[in-house]
Amino acid sequence: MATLSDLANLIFPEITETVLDLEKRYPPRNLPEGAEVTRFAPSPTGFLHTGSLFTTLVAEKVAHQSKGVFFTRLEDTDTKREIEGSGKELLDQLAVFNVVPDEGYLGDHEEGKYGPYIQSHRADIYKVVIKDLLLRGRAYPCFCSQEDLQALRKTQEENKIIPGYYGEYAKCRKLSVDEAMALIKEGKPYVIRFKSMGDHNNKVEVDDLVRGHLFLSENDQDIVIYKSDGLPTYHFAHLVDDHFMRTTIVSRGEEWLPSLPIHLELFASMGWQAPKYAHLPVIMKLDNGNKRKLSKRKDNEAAIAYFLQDGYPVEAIKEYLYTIANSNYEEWHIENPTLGLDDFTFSFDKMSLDGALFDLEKLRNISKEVIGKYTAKKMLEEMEKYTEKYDQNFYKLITSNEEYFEKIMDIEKDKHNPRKDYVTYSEVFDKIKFMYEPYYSELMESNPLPFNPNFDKELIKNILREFAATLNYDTDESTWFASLKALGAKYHFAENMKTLKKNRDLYIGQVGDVAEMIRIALTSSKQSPNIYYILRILGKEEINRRIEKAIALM
RNA sequence: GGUCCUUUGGUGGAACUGGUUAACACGUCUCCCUCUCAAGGAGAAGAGUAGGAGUUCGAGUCUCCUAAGGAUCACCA
Repeated sequence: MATLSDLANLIFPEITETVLDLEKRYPPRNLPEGAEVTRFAPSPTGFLHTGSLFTTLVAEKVAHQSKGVFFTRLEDTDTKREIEGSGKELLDQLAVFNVVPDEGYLGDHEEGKYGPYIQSHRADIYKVVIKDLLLRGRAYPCFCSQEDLQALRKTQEENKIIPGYYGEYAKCRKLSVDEAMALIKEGKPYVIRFKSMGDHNNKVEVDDLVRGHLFLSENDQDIVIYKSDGLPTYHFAHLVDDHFMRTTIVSRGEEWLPSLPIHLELFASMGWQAPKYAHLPVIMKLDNGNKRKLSKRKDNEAAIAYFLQDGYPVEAIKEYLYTIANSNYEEWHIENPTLGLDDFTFSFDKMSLDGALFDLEKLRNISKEVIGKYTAKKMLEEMEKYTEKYDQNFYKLITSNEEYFEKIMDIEKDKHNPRKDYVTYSEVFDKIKFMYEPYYSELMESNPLPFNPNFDKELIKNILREFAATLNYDTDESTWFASLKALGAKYHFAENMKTLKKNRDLYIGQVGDVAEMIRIALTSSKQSPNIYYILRILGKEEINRRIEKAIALM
């Protein structure tokens, strides 16, 4: 009669290493007390999802604030869904967010002593553990076809019993070693299943870092751990990798919560201590009045690249994600305006339990604050980076005269409440293109100039001419503005609204009306930043040219 | 359908072991400042904590029931 050992050797004849060998090869990490080891373990099936960035930010933060290790691992065991090159792309995008792994899969190479960090390169490691399970009768080959399984499921559903491959329904579990070996020798395709000893009527108490004590039903499913293509399933890879990579905290989306009992039984079956788990809420969106998970297919905000393309600063996106990660972040940030994300201490128990709705308004607000704080020099750098990638025309404009662009960005930056004009980088061009030719001419010519019809055109022209003739902005702002008032006074404009209201019959308008005329001539619009600063940037010659143009167009 | 998770204004959410008018931020509205706009300042509206019952002098906080929303039930992760 054949033994389990015969079976194990038939399946994995080439595997001679033991679990103990692996333990020696991947010894416990030598880290200070309390240091946590976390990871980002994406599968290369597409772009960086907003939800993944969220969990990754948390994982990285937890590792680094505890002086631990944050590593990356590529979970490429699903060969069918794999998208060529997306592994590298994922890592590149992470780098955009300044999330730098200490070790692991880095896109084009790997670093660290706990590798390989690409699951498809770890086949032998998985086999060692499966062989061990086989030897101890905790795993067995299963020859059931897809059709067999479907039929099983169907009858189970019809009879209203829990569907799945478990207990008495686990047909291949009952095969003798001889029978199994005979089938393998025949060349019948098979997978390897874990033999569960659990009972779903029993509850296990588990501790989740964000959810606290949880009572879950024991796993009783004989899940597949080794697929017919020779690669492990997620569950099994998680067991092996996170054990040998010495992960201490697994943070992942809450969609994994239901499979936690599987993972716990897997760890127990090897006599290994399971890591701590943190099941994070998923980010939702409101769709026809219903909350639902952000969907890769339907929602463009699911792709983090979407926000980058729209020109939200990386810092703003991170900060927004932090506000949903930790409810006390915002308060902390208000109290510590000079400190950055790195100084904040994240804690799992300040995390809310249900999925936050993605709030674009909030992101916009944060983004406006973040951009508002940037210096003109920083804006120049950021805008060059952004436009080089997404707006070549504007990029050329900026780089053709960096000093000029920087001056525009510097408008009223030094005031105690600096301007907050821009929510995203993509808005900048539209707001300042009047400072550039040919856009200024285009703006002036494409629509009738919005001068106030209450004022006679000749009057406006006269004022503009005199303004140009007496132009002097080489003073401080208030002196300049006083001269504008004086100019207005000559044409019967009050020096402010109050004076006008008091003596309606003495005046035809007030200084604001004069300012509006100049503003329109210079920018084509009734709205723009402070005229004084625009004058100083444009310079005399250009101002004269613009005034001429406006007059000609009237 | 089974199982599990969750539930405080429009949104994110605070509220220590149950204790008086349920924070704060975003958004909305009003007013002020102002050469317009963006800001900034002041203020207002908006929930009685999913619903119900119970325990208690007292409940968002404890118990039970109901409801709703979500997640998950693959040789995908």
